[in-house]
Amino acid sequence: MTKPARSARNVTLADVARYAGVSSAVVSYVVNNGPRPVAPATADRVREAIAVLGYRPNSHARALVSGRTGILGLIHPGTANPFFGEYNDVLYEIATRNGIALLTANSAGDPAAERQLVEDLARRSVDGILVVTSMAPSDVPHLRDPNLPMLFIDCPFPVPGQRSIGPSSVAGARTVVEHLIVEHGHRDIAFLAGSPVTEEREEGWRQALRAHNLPDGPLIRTDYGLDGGYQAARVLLDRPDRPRAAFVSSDLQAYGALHAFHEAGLRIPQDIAVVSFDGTSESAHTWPPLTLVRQPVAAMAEAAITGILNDSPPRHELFDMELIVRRSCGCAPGQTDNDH
Amino acid sequence: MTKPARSARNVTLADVARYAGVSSAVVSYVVNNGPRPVAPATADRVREAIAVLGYRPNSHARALVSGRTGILGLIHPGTANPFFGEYNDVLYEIATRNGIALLTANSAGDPAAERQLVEDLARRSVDGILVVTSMAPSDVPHLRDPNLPMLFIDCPFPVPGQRSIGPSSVAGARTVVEHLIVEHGHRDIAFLAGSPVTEEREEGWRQALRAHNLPDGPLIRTDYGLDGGYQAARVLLDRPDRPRAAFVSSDLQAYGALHAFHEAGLRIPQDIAVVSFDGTSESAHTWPPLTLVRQPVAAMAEAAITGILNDSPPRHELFDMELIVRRSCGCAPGQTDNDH
DNA sequence: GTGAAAGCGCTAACAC
DNA sequence: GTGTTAGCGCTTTCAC
Repeated sequence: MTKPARSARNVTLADVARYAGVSSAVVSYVVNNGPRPVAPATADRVREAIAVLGYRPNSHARALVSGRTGILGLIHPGTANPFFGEYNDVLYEIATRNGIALLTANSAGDPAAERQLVEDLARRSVDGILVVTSMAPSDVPHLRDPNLPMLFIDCPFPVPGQRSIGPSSVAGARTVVEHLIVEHGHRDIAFLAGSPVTEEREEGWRQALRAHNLPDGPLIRTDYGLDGGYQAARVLLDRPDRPRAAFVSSDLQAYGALHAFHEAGLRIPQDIAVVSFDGTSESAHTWPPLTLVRQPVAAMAEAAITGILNDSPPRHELFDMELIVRRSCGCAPGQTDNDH
Repeated sequence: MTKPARSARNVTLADVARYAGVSSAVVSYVVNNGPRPVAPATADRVREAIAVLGYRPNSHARALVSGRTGILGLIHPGTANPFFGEYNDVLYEIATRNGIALLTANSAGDPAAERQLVEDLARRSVDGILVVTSMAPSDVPHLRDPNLPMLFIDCPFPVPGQRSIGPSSVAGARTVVEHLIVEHGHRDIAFLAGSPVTEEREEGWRQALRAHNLPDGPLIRTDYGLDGGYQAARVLLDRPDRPRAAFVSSDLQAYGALHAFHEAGLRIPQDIAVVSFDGTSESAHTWPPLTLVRQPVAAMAEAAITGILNDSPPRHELFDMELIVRRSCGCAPGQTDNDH
């Protein structure tokens, strides 16, 4: 790109106006369907000129004068995690359907990078920013940019003065742990926690145990990813009091944990039952397929895009999670209504 | 976004100039480090004014006059496929490091959508477009946009008159199939093919078999995804001549196939060996971990970004794939130097 | 219903 | 080394 992106001078609105024998204002009215009316015959002439000349509006000129760009920023920890990969796709689909584009930035889960990226996106004059924050709840409020709408997505906690959307993690975690207790009679259930921020999932696990008068099971804390799950499971395996069931704080960790359990020669769910949290599509094809609570990604994404577009007031909106029963908890095949 | 993104009128370059007591040109020179020199003392005054006023350049005004935006378009089939999820992350990281942003668009593997997205991105005046095409080789050349640089990534075939980058799929596929033949003595190896476009992988499989005077094994064609792999494996299981080894054309399909094999009670690799193509990180944590050929994603991404930025000449550049030996082929644990 | 014209904020000649 | 200024392509107010 040594030279301007488009070398041969481009067709401008003025060219179209000249060709159609009208003023540039009229061309603008036609292109934007307003704000003033145009006689049908004139409009047709303009449209023909546009087609003949191959005119394409320059989005930067438009943004410069209108102050809006039709682009939203999106900050997330990366699509290597299939959960965000799928979330990302849904967000793109909904955004595209609304005629807006997404400028994505990857924080890799680093709070400092996240702060920097907000700055970068602001500099690129996006209309607003959607962020999957990796910050601790107490730091998040400081992230705001003066007069740039922000909305926190996949955020389990409220952010003072800001809008946020997330799954009801406490209830979700509690639901899947209670499934283990009520349906399968487990009394000793470990929690393989991911960092950062899975407080809500931990809280749900605790609530389930307490509601049934069970003692807290072992809690192993590692990171969110595949290797984190693998390591956590190894730690669990080394303990003398190895429980017969484990709640893992993300699908990705669960994949790692399944690997470790298989490698150790354990049968799942007979020797150890495993349930998780997220609901990525791979979870239906692990061995055994994972029982879990699913985040309602489509609904959350829809709410995020419309929320930021409409400048909705600050509030924390929670979406119910769905229990998906498959084999890893001990349920038999066929017992489940839907496993894909 | 009822109103302009930034309500309170923004600090402009002119404001900075006024505050610093210099002309707007000087401010521009300072901000851009050129193209004309500025006296150090003056530059300091300007920088201070920028800091005090909180000035941020308007990227659209800049793009309007300079003709460049610092944004590249990226079209791919979606990050729900972890392979593209990981590829996407790498691309973003390299782009960010080069100070450029990526406007991503999701084709969902649909050629018609792909064509539309090129149009959309062009309208948004990106500086160039990176595309993971889902089109048949014969259609791809028609995708080009007048005076908008394009570069095809993860593209196994050459595109006349365009630049393209891809893995050497034929050699890669051949390598992993030959591993099955040479190291494990398999003589009957199925190919679970994904559509669209896995001709090169199929060709590699054929070459390996022929090089060792083996007959073609069964070929089952489904789609690229998890369910495709699952279905393909079920089809294979129903055949009387079920082979003892299978080469699967993508990791994602391999996950689905593993599921089907486990569900049928087969032991892997004893009853059926499985190898695949891609090398996503999950593949190290399936059960058993997958032997496969890995696409050199980082190198390809680097070449893509620098290639499109430097307006390199049309050519098809292939990158060697790497054989990763794990357990699913029949190799014993510990026999491999690295399995993560 | 249409046209003229004033900017939006910035870059880069060009003059001094 | 610094200032003046002419646009970049578009939207929109204001006349007519």
